[in-house]
Amino acid sequence: MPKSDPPRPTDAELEILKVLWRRGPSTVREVFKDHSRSKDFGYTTILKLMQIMSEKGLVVRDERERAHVYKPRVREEQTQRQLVGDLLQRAFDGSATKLVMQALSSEKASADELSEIRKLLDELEGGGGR
Amino acid sequence: MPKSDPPRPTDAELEILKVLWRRGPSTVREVFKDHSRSKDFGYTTILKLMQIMSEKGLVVRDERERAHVYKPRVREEQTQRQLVGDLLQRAFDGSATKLVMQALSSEKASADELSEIRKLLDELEGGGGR
DNA sequence: TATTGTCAACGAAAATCTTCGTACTTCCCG
DNA sequence: CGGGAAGTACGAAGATTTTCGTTGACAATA
Repeated sequence: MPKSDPPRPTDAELEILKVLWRRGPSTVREVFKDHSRSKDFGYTTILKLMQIMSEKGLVVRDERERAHVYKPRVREEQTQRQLVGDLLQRAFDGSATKLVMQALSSEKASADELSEIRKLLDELEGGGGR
Repeated sequence: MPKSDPPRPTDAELEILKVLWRRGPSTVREVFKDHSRSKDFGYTTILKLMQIMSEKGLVVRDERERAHVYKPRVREEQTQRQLVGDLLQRAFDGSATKLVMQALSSEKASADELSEIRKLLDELEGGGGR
């Protein structure tokens, strides 16, 4: 009965969430089929993970049908923000600048990406630094 | 004797690394003193963690003195890059743009920070995308 | 030499995460 | 009604992470 914010998902849990975000509400079998194209987990492994995620409040389960339907409890962007914010505190002492710099230098960003980020900067700056 | 890159540090390990990066090479007791101001771990907990980190190759141990001296094996920026790159793959499908956007919107960045990022963009773009 | 304090090593417990095997339930089809 | 197929639930094992208690080595000193 976790009413509050769900905890940070583990690596395996995040992979399942990604399937759910992409597919929308799904049964265990659907996630299994989808997910097993890349990784190699057994059906019951996925099932157990999703049961635990339900206990933790990471997903919501609809038991009306025989094959229960799971859906994410929070949106992808929200989880991404949680993970970034978490890393920001844990590894960067809250300095978003340092994090962004490492992100841009660790992966080569395409020219398109760079100009998109530039646009974002314009918005943040122009929008009146708040 | 791990010759290759050290693994991703866990949460507790990262906290110890941060102390080492800040203080420079230190003994277990020094890390314990420093760290226990905020968190509340026992001395042997820190010791054990640092021993494990040594096995994993996250730190290097100098045993010449009775009180062994530990120092980080990799620089802070390198670990930060590792963590960001890891998150990038795990949660953002490698899209640095999305990550940067979440980072900037999750924490308010100051005008100074924004202009610093803009400068970085100039470098990356001007430097001949490569 | 006996005492006291500092330190690393060892082992183990507790918690969490990951992975499945097995069993029980339900539904459909003959 | 009697299977088989498709589901979930249960429990447990292995791996990893986090936490300490205990022990033994060593060093300074009284």
